[in-house]
Amino acid sequence: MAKISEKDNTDLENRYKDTIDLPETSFPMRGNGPVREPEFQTKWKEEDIYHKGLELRAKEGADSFVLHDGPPYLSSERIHIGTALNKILKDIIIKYKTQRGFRVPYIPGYDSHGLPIENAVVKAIKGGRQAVTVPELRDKCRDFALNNLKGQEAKFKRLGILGEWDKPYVTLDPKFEAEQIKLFGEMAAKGYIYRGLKTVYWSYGAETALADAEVEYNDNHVSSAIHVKFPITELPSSCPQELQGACFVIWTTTPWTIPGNMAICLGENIDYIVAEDSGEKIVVAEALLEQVNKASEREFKASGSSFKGKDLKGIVCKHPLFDRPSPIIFGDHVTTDAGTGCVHTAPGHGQEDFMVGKEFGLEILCPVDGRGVYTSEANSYEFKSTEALEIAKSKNQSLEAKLNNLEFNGGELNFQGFHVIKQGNDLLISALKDSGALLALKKLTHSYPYCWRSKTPLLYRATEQWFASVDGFREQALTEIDKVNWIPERGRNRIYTMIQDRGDWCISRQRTWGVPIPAIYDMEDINEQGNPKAILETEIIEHVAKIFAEEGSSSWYTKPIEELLPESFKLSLRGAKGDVAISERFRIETDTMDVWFDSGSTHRTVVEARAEEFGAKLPVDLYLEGSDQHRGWFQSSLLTSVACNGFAPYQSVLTHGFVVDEKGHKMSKSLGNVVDPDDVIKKFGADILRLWVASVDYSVEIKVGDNMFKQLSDIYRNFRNTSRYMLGNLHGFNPETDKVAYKDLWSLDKLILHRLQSLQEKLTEAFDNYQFFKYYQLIQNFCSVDLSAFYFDIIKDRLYTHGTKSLSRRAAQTVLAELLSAINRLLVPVLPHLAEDVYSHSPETIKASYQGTQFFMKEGEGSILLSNWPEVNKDYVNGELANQWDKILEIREAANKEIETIRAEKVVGKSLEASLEIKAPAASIELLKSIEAELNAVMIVSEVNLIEAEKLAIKASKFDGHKCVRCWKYFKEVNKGICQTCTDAVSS
RNA sequence: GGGUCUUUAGCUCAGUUGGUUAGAGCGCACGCUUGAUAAGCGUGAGGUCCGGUGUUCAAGUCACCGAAGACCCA
Repeated sequence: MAKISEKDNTDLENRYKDTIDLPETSFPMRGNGPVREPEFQTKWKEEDIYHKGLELRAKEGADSFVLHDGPPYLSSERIHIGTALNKILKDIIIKYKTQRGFRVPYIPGYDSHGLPIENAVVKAIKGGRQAVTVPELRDKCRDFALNNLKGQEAKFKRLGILGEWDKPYVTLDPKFEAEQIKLFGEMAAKGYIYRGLKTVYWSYGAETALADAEVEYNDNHVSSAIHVKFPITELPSSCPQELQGACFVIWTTTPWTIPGNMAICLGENIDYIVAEDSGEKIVVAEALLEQVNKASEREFKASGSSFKGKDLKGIVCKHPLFDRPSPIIFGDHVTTDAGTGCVHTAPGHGQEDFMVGKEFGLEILCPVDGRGVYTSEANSYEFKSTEALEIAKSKNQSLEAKLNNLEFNGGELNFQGFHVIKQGNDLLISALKDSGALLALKKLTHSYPYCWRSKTPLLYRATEQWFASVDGFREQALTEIDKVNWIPERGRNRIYTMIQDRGDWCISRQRTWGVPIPAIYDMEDINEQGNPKAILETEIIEHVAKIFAEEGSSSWYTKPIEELLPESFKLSLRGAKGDVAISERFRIETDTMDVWFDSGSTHRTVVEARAEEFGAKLPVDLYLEGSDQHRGWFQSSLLTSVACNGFAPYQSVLTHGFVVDEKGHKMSKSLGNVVDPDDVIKKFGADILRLWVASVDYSVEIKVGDNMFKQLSDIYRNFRNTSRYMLGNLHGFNPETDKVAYKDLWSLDKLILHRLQSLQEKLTEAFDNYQFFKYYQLIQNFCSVDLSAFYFDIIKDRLYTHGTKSLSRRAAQTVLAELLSAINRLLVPVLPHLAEDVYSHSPETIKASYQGTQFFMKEGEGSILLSNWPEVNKDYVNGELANQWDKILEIREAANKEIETIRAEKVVGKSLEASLEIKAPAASIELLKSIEAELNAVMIVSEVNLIEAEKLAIKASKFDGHKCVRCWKYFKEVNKGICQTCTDAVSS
């Protein structure tokens, strides 16, 4: 046969072009998520897919799976990338569990009360807090919160999350508030709520006590560290008499607390020593004498031997400024790490001081008010000269202004009215200098607690607060912790030790924007401290709850107290004291509850209160939040639940780490490394953000950055093109009539069906264990390696050239239909928009073949989100076949290398131009012969010669023959330019 | 300062009870293809397993010390 010229060849090719079956689909190659995702979301909303899903499962009598949403705080209308991660994780689980046949309600929640919102609102009020009434301020806070809710809701919806968006839970909801105070009442009735004097962190900037969680530490705080001498005034005969005339030296970094000094605390087993310099005698811990000398630039020399702290019992010193005793006491918290071993003890200004003060019966003096200003109890000091004061004035303008204002020029000065931080430190230092008690003064940079909102240093203040007594149910809580499945396991230890070591829970806040503590005070019943008696009674709370449920908790501040009290209570008063003027005798508590109590009560206020919707009882299946919530929501929820119900509100708790930048550093505005989920969505779409969530191991820190999104986009495109290939080649395929029986499939086809089952099995396991990154790795590998680079590449020949209705083409399509149906559904939890896109472009005949329940499969309706998770088809599992193929694929890989060699030598271009000679041991040859009919296709070459040999040796060469212009394979002979198979295909 | 944890290729992840030459996908480089075409295929190059010391015949894996980072606490 004569050689066919290039031109003739092209002509022939064009003639046969119409006879091949090329892919055909309207499914776009590019996702264009930023634009198209909202369209799918609109469809989901219009068709109410969320409720349809619930109905569907309800009809099936399905079990519920309840993931109870932790409420994000409504401080902003924007969301943080960490919040996006959290919500996406939840949604992935919800979508997966729904597919697995559970009824999965999702009620999103919002945390609306508290200091940050109140501060933000006050900041925006002209004239500040004083310019508005309490109800006005609360209304503004409410508006602010609800406005942010709208913003956050839109962001969450844009992530592709389905849920009860029209009926979320919000902590400011009147019914929520009513349930919350009832829960509080229940705890009170059980005796877990008490009012007590305690030192709490106090922010003078925000004028409130702070929860531990609200405290920040500033590592660069500069303090004036002072050494102060306390002269001994009483020395019992049982003590070493060499102490006669000596001074104890204390060290403190908070000079302003000196007016609160009530004692000096020593360690019983610490060694103390008397040291002398220029006739001056001091007592300090032996181990710290050198440091004292260094700080004071003196040379105190130890005189005599040391003695234990316990030998100094009974000694009394004099306060360095006031005519007041400061006795020696003892505590375990005293160390010789720093200071002098003699601890300045102001029970009104420190946690340990408070404890030890109570133990030794000291007065809990706290001469500082809420603004951080000394009260009248702070005492006065008579300056001997103005010298020290002048120095202080020159360094502290605020102090100077204050003193000038007082027109103080020496003599007695009352500390009342001075701000402890702004003026007190310098004022006290000057007074101590003046009295001669100051031994040393140094600047010290160290870590110091700060207020998270007002960024001011915190004080310790002894105040009256409401507490939940954790002691009352600690053991029960610890027992319950061990019944919970903590994921990862270390979460158990984290919360266990926290609960074990924590103190009582201070639940009162001196703020306006929160749920009021429903207590009242009897102004005619005054206690020892001069405070009116607090009344906390179930009947009052029940009554108030009814009012709150109807009118919201602001009614606490707007209604006259008569209306807040139930008739029964008023009647009981009448019985005792006759008719009384209630409004004169009683006052409402103005403190609000810690917001952690709000969110910590959602098991009652949401899960139980909306039990019908959830269709499940406590404990719920899952709580899922960031690891910081071990101290926050997990804990507050556990405490209230154990206190009232006796068990934990959750069966499982899943925690994720924090999102950090690509280098592993935390995000901050100042570093400029903040990733805004909005930007990601605008640039890449929500599916890419979701894919990011699925791709990382969220149990530790989670990195995020542009490089990652670029990579994720590549993977996404791979999924998309894989789907597009399947859709294109299933054009015109109707499983009902065209499906090929398993026995008639090619061996290769069976292999892929087997691998698909194996993939499904692994993905199911990954999801059941919440290990989404495994899903990401596995499905990516499958699409890229098994399908794109292998199966799809091989079956092109069959699909395009074997004839539309040929058995071999139908066999490949049968497998493609299985693959599409499965992969489409496997994409749902992570990439719902892509999955919906694929589904909406699927031929109706294919859609109908999907497993699962589609009760609205009418044209243009229905959603892939309502499909079932693909089940493993045991008929497709064929381990033996898979093992055989493993060996075949090893040979294929070796063959590819040989072809690459001759390709590099420009002998061949595409592999179809090549012929393979495979020499291999008998077993391998037998194996290859078992698939002889498909061997050329599998290797994507035009000829394979098998030769038995001892060792594997493959040779690739150019096939010497003619190219079939239709199927592009090479043959010894072609007829009219095409091969025999093509001739048959064309004729049929 | 204390508690809990992390650190393996440019990125995301694997690496069984310590056991040959530490794997995968993506990305990258080079080539092929132009019948998945703003696609697809092949081949290849990438690693002081955070550092140090030790235990051991043998350490990415075990122990100790340290570094960097994260969360929580003080």
